[in-house]
Amino acid sequence: MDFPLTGKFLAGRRREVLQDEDWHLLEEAFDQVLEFPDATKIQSGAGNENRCCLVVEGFVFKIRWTGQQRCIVGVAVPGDFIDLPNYTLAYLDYEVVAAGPVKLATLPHYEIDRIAQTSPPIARALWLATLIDASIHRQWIEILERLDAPRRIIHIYTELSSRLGLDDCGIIHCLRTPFKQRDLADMCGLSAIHVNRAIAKLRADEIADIRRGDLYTSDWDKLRKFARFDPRYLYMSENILRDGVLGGSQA
Amino acid sequence: MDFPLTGKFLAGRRREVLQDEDWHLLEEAFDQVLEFPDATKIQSGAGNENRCCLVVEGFVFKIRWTGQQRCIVGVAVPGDFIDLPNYTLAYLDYEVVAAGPVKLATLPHYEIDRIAQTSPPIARALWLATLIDASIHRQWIEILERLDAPRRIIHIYTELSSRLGLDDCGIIHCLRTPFKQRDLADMCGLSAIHVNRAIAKLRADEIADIRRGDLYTSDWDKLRKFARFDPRYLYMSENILRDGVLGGSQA
DNA sequence: GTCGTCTATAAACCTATGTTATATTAGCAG
DNA sequence: CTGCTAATATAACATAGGTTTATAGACGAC
Repeated sequence: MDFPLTGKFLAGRRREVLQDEDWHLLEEAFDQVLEFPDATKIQSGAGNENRCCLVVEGFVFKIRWTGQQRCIVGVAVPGDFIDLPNYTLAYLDYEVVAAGPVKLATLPHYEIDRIAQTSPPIARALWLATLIDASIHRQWIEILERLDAPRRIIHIYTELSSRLGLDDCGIIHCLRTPFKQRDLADMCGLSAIHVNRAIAKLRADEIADIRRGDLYTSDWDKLRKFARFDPRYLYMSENILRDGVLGGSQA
Repeated sequence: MDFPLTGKFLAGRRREVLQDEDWHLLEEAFDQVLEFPDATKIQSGAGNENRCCLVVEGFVFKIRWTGQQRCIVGVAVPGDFIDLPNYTLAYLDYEVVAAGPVKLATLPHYEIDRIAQTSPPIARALWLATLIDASIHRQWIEILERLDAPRRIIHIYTELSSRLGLDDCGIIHCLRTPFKQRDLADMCGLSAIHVNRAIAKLRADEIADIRRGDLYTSDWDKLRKFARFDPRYLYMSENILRDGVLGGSQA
């Protein structure tokens, strides 16, 4: 493909989980790039797709419905697969919707079959992606169980800052997202109006200023502490893998 | 091993995901059975284990801590692996604690290496287990975001009834669990006292009678409707897999 | 049996969040 | 610029759930 995919998979970090030839194999398997405007429904849950999608630019929501109520059960960022369950399973338990304009790269299921059989490390890397998704889900469960509204909102942003790989690049004062207050509400299990109240409080207390989805702050460490954000669950560090797992020691 | 493991993996259902010889291979790899009394800490999150555990009897909690507060982010039942992330990753993002007395079967990581390399269907089945865990997590996120206290509690029980494979066996009037009200609170993101209030309301409204963790009802369908339980996210049906995935068509 | 401890129940009160209603602002088409 | 629409903001009120405190049952140790 004619876009820089390598290093994108698994959120742009953790390059060490695959060796160069495997990265190349994976990269070559993508054969399509799609762009969608805001709010497009990308996958409906029917499970009738025969391709998997990776986010290249932008954000997508994983959505479930409780009656009329929309629940956002996850957010995917560049480097994340959005529909891996669809590769193995006959049904996808969520819908995928573009959060703002988004660019995806896709590859056919039979190509995944092929490269996963050719390279066990790639098969493991796909499993790894699912393991990390599950860990992020567990963190969301935790914050929904135990944090109040302002902390939940800030936690979303601190998590995204890390997943987007922005933590290391000096102090980023602004994190831009396409999220509406309604979206934050559906992520945090709150009403849109209460999100507005919570944002007003965060502003009044000079913790953070969230305007049209963009978060402005002078002190990310303070934010992380406020929201009790501990990045270990993201497995972003260099040594997330057990010795000998993946990357060559298999043979 | 001298216990009936076959059919336990993946919650006793979905036997069709593996062929007999693969089941046998998997079964033979377990070489240890452990029993723990209530509330034993089985894994601490340090990631220094070199074995994986499968629940054979009883329940275990997956636990995280927000400061002093205990969060239960998942429950494992017979047939579930409880620490698969530990096989690939150098760190486990949750603790594992026995919920009531529990019996586990374990196998060494190097045995997983061996059988996963011998049999690609087994490697896929392990991935499948992680995919289903993630789907269950998404459901918990949904119920925490959008259901009130009584419905969250009932949802826990309806989910367990399905995962334990009790739905088909005629009308089961009682579902026994070792859960304290404190445990239900930590699963549902509530205070123990409010769980008590919600249980009292469920009793008064004649929806269900929960006593010492055991749920009594005359109408499971009513419960499922009440808690908006839709079992599809559990992937329990016969045809959860895409055509040709696993089970032999690979070669 | 008695004691002690953990669990469940209950009431009073307080706070966070939901709901309804009504501005106000930002973005955009023409 | 005007006017339309969606998003954001603010207030008043209602309610689910948290907190504190007290009491009553279970159950095990002895």
